[in-house]
Amino acid sequence: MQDMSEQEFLRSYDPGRYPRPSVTADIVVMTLYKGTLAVLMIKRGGHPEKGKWALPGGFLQAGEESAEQAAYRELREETGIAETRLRQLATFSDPCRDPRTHVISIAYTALVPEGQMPLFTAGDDAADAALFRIGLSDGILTLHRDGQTLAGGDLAFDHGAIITCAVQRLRGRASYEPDAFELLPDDQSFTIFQLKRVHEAIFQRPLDAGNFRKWFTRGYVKPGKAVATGAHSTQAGRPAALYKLIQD
Amino acid sequence: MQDMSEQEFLRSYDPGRYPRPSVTADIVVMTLYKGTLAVLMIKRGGHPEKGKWALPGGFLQAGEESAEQAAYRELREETGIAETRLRQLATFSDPCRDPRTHVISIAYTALVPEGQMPLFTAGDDAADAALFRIGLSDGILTLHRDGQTLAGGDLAFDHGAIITCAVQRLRGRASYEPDAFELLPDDQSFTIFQLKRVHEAIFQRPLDAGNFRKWFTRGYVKPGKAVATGAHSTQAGRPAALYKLIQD
DNA sequence: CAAATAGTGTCTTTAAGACAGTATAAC
DNA sequence: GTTATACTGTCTTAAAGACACTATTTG
Repeated sequence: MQDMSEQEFLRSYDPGRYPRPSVTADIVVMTLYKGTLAVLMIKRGGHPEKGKWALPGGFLQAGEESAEQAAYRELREETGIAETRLRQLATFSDPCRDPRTHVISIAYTALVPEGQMPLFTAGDDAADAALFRIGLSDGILTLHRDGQTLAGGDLAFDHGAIITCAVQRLRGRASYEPDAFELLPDDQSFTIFQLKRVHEAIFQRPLDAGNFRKWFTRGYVKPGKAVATGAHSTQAGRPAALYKLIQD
Repeated sequence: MQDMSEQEFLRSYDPGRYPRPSVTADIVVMTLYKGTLAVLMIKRGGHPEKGKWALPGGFLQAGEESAEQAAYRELREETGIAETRLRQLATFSDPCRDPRTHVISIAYTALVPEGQMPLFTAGDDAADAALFRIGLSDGILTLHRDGQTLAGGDLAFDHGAIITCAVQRLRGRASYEPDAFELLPDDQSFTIFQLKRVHEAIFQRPLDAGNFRKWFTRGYVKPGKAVATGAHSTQAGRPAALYKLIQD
């Protein structure tokens, strides 16, 4: 054994010697829906947790892809979303979180621009897909759609905890990273107040218009991360200057 | 198939239908060594990557334990460290990161108080264990011990990237979370300048004594997160007030 | 005494929040 | 006109950094 070369070792290596867990990539897809932060959930059509709402995601193809690649693939297959940026959130590995066997979930977040969420049903594992508005205060997560409110038992696996984690991360990042711009309908043409509404949805509290303008000007316009296009919006009220985000 | 109950489904579920990756928990154990931030590495005694330096860690026992439990277990088995707090860092899942098979690493960080790192060799997989001082600027990681400097090829797997990630996270957190206190020799009896030296090691730059004192007083003493014990240190120079951290 | 560490205070800049007030559009 | 949104400015407070200065110990 000790005298083997690395090549000999690898030829004789048996990856099945130890029991291995299954690994999934799950994605918390968030968008703005009617002015509030919402998450995409898929109603499970098969066992386990049949009939409960779950995050999009699926099993990683071992040896073929990374968890991030699996997340992109599952997102495309289950929701049609292809043009988005995934960020790794955290990994959930409690051996009892899935009743089938030990299933580890590597969770990602995705932000979809307001109004650009494709809401068709797809995938043989998905009977239904829907956006649920997110409420999170004092660590208590609530999900609702129309009159319906999801209780703890309506959510599959530990996906409620994953969503909570994702919203907290988004709130933490939005103050100092340009994540919120990904929720704008168009980050190449937006007004300061559109951006303010996005931040209000993320933090679930009203922001002062003048102070928000200062924050945006200081942090984005002055350092050249965003510039006024010269065009103006035409809506109710005085026309607003349109800005575009500069891609790095 | 469609008419099965969940119990029937679970009885018939075969977890071996799809290939699964192996999963390890690896731990970036950091401490202060001679005034600089250092990381605990173990020289691999067996294939693969034999002779290279690797992070402590090992395979998760599927179905038996979470990744965090595996990290605690491996840390205790390989280094004897039992009393520490692990924080999940990130998951590394490139299918080629390990030459054996697809091995996913769920990485954790641990902070060990200065002078309390047990440095005996242990474990049948570990031929040697050592502390390497960390240098990280402009995203370039350097590890050195005495005269020795580790080059990229001396590190096993992608453990260099994991360490880089851990140091960046520690630097990001140290300004607003009490992580640095875990590196003090004793968080129940320390001087402000001991804490300053810890922060200087983390950020690898000198800090202003007066300003640091203000930062500590504002952020910890005033809100009651740390209190003066009344005792004073006796060393070279004027005796310094000793503080203790209030455990939440 | 020098050297070393401990501790205070001052000045400036920057950021954020509360809030008043003016500007320009649709109706 | 009202309503709605756009935009500017003022005041206060807090935090951070540069830096000068004083205090108390050892040797």
